[in-house]
Amino acid sequence: MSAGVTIGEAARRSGVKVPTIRYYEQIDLLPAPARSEANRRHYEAADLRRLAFIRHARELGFEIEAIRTLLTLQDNPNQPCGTADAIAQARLAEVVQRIRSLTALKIELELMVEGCRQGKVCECRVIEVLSDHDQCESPHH
Amino acid sequence: MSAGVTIGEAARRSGVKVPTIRYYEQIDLLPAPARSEANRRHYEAADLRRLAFIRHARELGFEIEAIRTLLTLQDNPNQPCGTADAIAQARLAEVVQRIRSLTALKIELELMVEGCRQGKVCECRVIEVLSDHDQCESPHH
DNA sequence: GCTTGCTCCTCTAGTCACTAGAGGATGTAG
DNA sequence: CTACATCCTCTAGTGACTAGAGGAGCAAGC
Repeated sequence: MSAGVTIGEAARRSGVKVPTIRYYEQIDLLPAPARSEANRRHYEAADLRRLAFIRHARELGFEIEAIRTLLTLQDNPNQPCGTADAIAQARLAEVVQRIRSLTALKIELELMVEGCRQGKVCECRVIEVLSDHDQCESPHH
Repeated sequence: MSAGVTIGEAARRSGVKVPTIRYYEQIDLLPAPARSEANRRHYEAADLRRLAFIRHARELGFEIEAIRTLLTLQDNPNQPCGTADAIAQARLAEVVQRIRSLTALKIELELMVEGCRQGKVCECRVIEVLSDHDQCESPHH
């Protein structure tokens, strides 16, 4: 019989910080674990798996509410997985869009930085471009 | 002598929403404008330029504090522009990094979505990959 | 036993950049 | 004169944590 690990150990193993673990418990994303006599949380393997799942999903940029849904799906594996797929696809669309706009933005910033001759502010391209959107390559950001 | 425009008109011209304009005033990013007899704000051309500058910088992802610095520089154009350049370069580096990690993420999501055969949750790649980071292409997100 | 220092507990408040809503005054068009 | 839009101030909420206060427990070394 394993006694489970402390919150600090769970944090080390999952890569989720201690206060964040407590926060996840508070918002009912993670079930409240058993407590020791001295009122300390201790986590079992199932909790650690759930925590790893959450962390991985957060790294992939899923919002907490999306993760809540995904966890519910995981807990009820007998249903069709259309919902999980839809969530992942929506996230993929967001990411693609975000990459597009960041790439446009990168071009603007590169032009700015290149144009700056390290002179005085009054002739600085950075300030100038920021003042006047018409100087941008792509007008759509 | 122009009487200036209302906050609604300023919002329309700058693309910054009315409550956001008031918020910028509150945090001293935008100077408090003159008021009409009925206590309404009215904005002059200089205010509108400043607002456009702020909006453009926000679109490019600069933080409020960075914009505050950039505005101070703009107000004192006789200084060397190294600071403005440094801010833009830092932002550029962030953007490059963000694009890199989003691209890695896009690959994971595509694999997930492709792998999902629209069956039941118990055989869904989306859930499975989220549960087990080792199944990812790049372990570094 | 005693001290030192780490980890744990709860609770509240702060972060960023807004956004929403209440409750009321003023302006404008028909 | 009556809608209705716009304006005002103020407070509180958002998401996903993060920081800090104030206190208790535990393990190791002396």
